[in-house]
Amino acid sequence: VRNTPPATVARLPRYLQYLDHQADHATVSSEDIARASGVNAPQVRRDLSFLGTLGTRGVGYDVSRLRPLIMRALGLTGELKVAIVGAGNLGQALAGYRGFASRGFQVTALYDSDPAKHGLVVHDIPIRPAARLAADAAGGEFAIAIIATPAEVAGKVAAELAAAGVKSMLNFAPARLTVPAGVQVRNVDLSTELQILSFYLGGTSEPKPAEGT
Amino acid sequence: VRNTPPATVARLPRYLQYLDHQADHATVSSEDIARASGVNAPQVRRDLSFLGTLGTRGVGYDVSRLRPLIMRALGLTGELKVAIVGAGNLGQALAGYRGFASRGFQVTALYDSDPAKHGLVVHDIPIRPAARLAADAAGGEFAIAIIATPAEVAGKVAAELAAAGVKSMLNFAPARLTVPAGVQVRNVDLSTELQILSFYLGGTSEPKPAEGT
DNA sequence: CTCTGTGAAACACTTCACAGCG
DNA sequence: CGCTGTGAAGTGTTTCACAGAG
Repeated sequence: VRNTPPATVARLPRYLQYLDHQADHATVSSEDIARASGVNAPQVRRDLSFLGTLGTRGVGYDVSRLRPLIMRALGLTGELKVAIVGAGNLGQALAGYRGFASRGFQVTALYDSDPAKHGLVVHDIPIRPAARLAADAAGGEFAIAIIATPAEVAGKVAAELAAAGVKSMLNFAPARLTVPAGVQVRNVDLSTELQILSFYLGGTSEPKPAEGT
Repeated sequence: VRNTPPATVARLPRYLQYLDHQADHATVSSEDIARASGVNAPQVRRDLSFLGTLGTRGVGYDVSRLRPLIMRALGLTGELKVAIVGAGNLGQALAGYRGFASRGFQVTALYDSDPAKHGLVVHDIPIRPAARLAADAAGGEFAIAIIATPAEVAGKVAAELAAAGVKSMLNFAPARLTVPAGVQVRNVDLSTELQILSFYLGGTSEPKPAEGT
């Protein structure tokens, strides 16, 4: 299950999201999943086949069986601890995002360099000094870091986190982070997204559907 | 230039971002762009070749020539007007994002259904009643909408915008929006991103680099 | 001699079509 | 009979290797 193609991995969360809205005892067809996820049915079947033989021919997939299987495939076993670096507008907005807990992510702390913010609690999450970042990371306080700092310091933060052993980062700063091999960085760049939209806005061609990835 | 592959379009903003940090009179090689953008040099050359013959063999690419060419290819001519729907934590954080103006995007308004917020000004951007959304959209007040509402109403908002003629949306709500053909929606879903990171966290394989897209 | 631009090969991903299980 | 699972075909994307311009 480790040789799952990246394109498939990127779609699994969408299938999971659909399954979350289905009753546990229900049975769903590849067509059902496909319609809800914006892909086509053969694609769904192919994707799921990478995880093994999960469905029943002539019937479909058991939600109660499929859901845990996808979760395990994604490594969503137990709570994953997440830290948010940067307690500005964006960092605080992310701290208030309700989708975390419901999907097994636990936000342990916000980090900020501004002493005036230290000790404050935002959406039940404490703001800590940025100086503690490396120590907390090395101590295993979190596995994933969300970078919501200004672009100027994002690279520095990423390097610090990587040195402290953090393997996964989600970067919101408009900057390319260069990290050692083995560290996963996913960039969410607003400007990039808007510029891509801009391209298809002017066009008369049939663009490919796209993803936040 | 209209048959530019989606994969190439998704990379052009990265090249542009690098060029923005270079002096206007400078010359850059495909290798320079590649290193800064996290791709390899032949890829950069292939991508740029879709826009025409832009470089000088043996020398490289003129920043002053390449930059406007990429911008034109992306449709970044003049100011693009953007509206943000939902003036909650996230909507207000997005309204304060400094990367907009510097890249030719102008945020015209925030829309919210809460009357208590109407008339307020956040980061110089006025908050308007959600009821005005369709009329403003149809009146051409903005070309792109950013959806930062709760998931429950995101679908409704998207349908309303699509009916009013909005062709491009960036969706931050954790929901699949189903829109008519011809409307571009890009989803930025935090849970999805974290779940993908989670997969690679557990893995021992060499994952493909990824993108906010 | 350097660095672009591009055929051609390799690879990855998607779609099709259907055999086969329940 | 319906829907899964999957070979095989088709399409899109990346990489290679090098001809050729400056």
